[in-house]
Amino acid sequence: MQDFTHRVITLIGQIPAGQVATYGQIATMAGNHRAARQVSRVLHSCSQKYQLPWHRVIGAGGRITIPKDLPSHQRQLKKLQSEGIQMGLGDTIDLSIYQWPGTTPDPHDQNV
DNA sequence: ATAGTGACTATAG
DNA sequence: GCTATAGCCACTA
Repeated sequence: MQDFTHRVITLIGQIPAGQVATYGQIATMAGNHRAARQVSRVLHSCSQKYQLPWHRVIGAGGRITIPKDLPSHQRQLKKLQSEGIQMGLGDTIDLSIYQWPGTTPDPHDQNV
């Protein structure tokens, strides 16, 4: 079992609804901040098999890096909006609000 | 083992 | 803001 791939799958599977993560971010969590490309590959390879919420995975800066040619791109926007995520012009997501892990709900040591 | 590839990222013009 | 180029890594043939 490929560690990196497995990690990516696990990480993506842990992304809560209403939040998003960037390829680079996931790659970093997986251990290689330069393997962002592989993250995309994992999505292709495992999104179907593992039912991963690939639509919660976006490019850097909250920009959707998916070719608009793909129907998936359109579907992603719809999914994200359906989860309560709003975007600016076109398809830019406000990472300062939706990036995961954003404001992790800590009922124990919450400060702000 | 080698070569090719990609739903990326950062930098430069 | 967009296009072009380079870097970088894991998977596939």
